[in-house]
Amino acid sequence: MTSSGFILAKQVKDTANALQITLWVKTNQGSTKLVIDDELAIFFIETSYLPYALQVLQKKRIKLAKSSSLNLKTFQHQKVSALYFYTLRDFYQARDVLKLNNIKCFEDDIRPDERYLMERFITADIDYVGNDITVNGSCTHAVKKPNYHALNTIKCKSSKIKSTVHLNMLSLDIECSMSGELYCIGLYSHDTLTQQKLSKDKYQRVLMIGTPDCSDKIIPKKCEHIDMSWHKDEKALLVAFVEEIQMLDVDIFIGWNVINFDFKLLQKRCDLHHVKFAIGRDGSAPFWRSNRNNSDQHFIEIAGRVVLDGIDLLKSATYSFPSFSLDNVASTLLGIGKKVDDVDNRMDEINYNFKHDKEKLALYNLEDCRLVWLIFEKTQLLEFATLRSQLTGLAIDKVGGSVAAFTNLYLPKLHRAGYIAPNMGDGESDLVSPGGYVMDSTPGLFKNVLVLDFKSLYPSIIRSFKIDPMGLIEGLHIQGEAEPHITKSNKDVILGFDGALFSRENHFLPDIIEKLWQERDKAKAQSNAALSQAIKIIMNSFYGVLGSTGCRFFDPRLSGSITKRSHEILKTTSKWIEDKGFQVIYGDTDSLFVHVGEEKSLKESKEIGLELQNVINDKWQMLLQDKHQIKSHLEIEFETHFTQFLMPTVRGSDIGTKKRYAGLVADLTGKSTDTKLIFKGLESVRTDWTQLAKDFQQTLYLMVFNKEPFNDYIKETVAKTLSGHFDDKLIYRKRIRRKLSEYVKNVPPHVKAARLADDINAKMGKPLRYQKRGWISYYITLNGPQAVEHLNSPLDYDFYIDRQLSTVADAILPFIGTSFSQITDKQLGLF
DNA sequence: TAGGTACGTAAACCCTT
DNA sequence: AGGGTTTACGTAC
Repeated sequence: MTSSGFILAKQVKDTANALQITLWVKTNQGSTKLVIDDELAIFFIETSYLPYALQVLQKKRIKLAKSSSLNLKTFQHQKVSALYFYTLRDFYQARDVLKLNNIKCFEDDIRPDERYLMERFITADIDYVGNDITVNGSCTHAVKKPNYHALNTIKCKSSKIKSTVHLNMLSLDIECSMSGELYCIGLYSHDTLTQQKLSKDKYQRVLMIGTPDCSDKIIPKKCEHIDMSWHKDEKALLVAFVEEIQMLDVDIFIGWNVINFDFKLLQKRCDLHHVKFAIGRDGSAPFWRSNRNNSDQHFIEIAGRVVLDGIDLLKSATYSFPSFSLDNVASTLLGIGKKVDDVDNRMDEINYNFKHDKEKLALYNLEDCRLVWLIFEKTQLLEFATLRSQLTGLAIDKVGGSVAAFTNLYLPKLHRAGYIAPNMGDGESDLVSPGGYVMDSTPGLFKNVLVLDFKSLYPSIIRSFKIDPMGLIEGLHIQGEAEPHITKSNKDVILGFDGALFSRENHFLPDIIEKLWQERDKAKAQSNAALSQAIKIIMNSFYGVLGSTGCRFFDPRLSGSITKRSHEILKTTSKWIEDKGFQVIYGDTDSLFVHVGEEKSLKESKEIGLELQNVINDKWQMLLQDKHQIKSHLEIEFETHFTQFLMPTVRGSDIGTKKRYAGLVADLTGKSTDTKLIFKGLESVRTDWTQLAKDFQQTLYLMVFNKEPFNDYIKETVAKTLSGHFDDKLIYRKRIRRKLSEYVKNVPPHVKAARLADDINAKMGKPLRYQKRGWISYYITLNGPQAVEHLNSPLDYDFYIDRQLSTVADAILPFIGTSFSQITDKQLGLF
């Protein structure tokens, strides 16, 4: 009988003399381990090299399972043969030896487990049958009773329906001393993790070192609802933790930097105490994989379970925060009050509580677990990760992976069309493809500026113009066979740029995008934000990978045929709008800013916007049909109406800026007369400007937009700044992107502050805080930049007035015939 | 455990004087 | 001291 499930993890390893692929699958019946034996590892070489290659392998005594010449060819139209191996070891050895002998191997970087699923079009949803081999003996002593099924002799295929299997999450957080001695481990979940019926609806538990009566004072009853378990020392704590996890049906651990902090530390402490960190479903300890580029960063594999880090996942889902500290993200997303962000104090408090108030420490510990849980719920992170996995075949815990996603979807289709994939670097050339087109802007203070946006422009170009790696090869081939000296007979091909020709019929990417597009429309209709977002990211990444030398399908003719077409589209559309008598004041990549006239009403503006939208879409339909005989999937949308709009000049010039503007946005639905103040690129949205400048900019611009008097506000702000009233808003915060010692060529202010601060830290015997990248908050004082925690000089108020207030004000005031110095009557910078 | 380019600004740096 | 150039950061899309 066929079962269905969701693939949590995949793995391949050598057994004695064969490959073994393991899939951990979560089903409605629980966790299942699928064991696939006797698969072969495979790569390709050009058939003309086959005899030589066989000779080389034989000489080196590398065992070949078989070889076969195939009905497949390279992008250069050379026939290829496949070489099969029994083990990964042979596979890698053969690859290296052949390369040494200048025999090019193809697709030799595809792991057998990936290929196995890929060629069956299995992403994450799988249907399978197999023999149940679940036996108690197959489990180690740590597992009393197997909590999973094991199957072998697997037959499987892609599941037609998206799995709705529930994945159980457990939020985990540890507290420890500065030197890494564990204090406690917090666990939190809303899922049903045990067979026993829980009395409460939540599982929340803190494993703590010590005894409840060690406290100096009478224990308050405040944490009765927390399930505390007490352990005599670190070793006992770890043993209890492992036992606890074995009791729980956990699919996914979640946390905050949880792999490279919490799990790494737990592993280290287990090693120290010779405790087996047996948290796998089969009682195995995690397998750690190191990052080739970054020795500090590691990846963890736990049998039958997965670890998802909240920070990584938010970043994948394109969330962006000035700081990804749990406090900051929780307060931004959940509106939960911030705790003090003083590293020294926080550590002191944890140390103190561990000695004197363990219940309080437990509460803190559990609160962090809860925050992570709530962030995952609020942002639908698990749904996002699950869907990405279902759409692309990427492991649910994979970070990044745009190239891998593309490969997963594209490679099997390519094979069925008779091609094997090119190698990385094959598409490289001297050609460079540009990015988006950014128009010169017209500076000024405007009323009624409409923004028209092409929706998913790059994907829509791929769809319309059939941009596709194989389509390019076929297109060039068709043209070559026809009449090499007569180009541009575009009966069978669509013209790209830089000599690119695309097959009208043979391609995959346009269809992959079309399918995703439909899925996204469905998701939007169902208001499924996580799904819609996941799809948008995947669609947009396709252009990116085609323009990335890290992708085997890289070819500047592909990316250039997308971006150069987008230039043409934006310029042509702009001209059409100007022909209708409207001024286009700016445009960036896929947007156009249209000034429709100072005296237009909301209704009139909206009508113009919709009219333009419809006319432009129709015109593109006609033009693409006419010129290229293709159907246009381009879609421009009237998206925003700025009732007031500022396009500033480049500082100290008359030229309009790019990527910096502000305005008041009207509610397009007409349900409300409220307007929203928007800033793009300007100081208000930059994390490296002071709160003073941001507040000042928001208030002042609003006053100007609303035609309110502002002289007094400006004067008052200056006065209050000078009087010290705004001292807490004068902090600069900036990232230290490199190691502190690597700033050699010049030393920016934030690095000066950081070096000074760590010098002081060193003298005081405190740990250094800024050596290895990070963030710094600092003031500008009369003695230069100083970190907030070591401030010992008076603040340089003139500096703040000149560099923060005056700069912000003078971006807008000249447009209404005044200036900061005129109003404040201060001649700054002339002392 | 490989998506991209375009752009503005501040301040340091470097060279000439 | 002054002006041009480079470096560093953060952002738009």
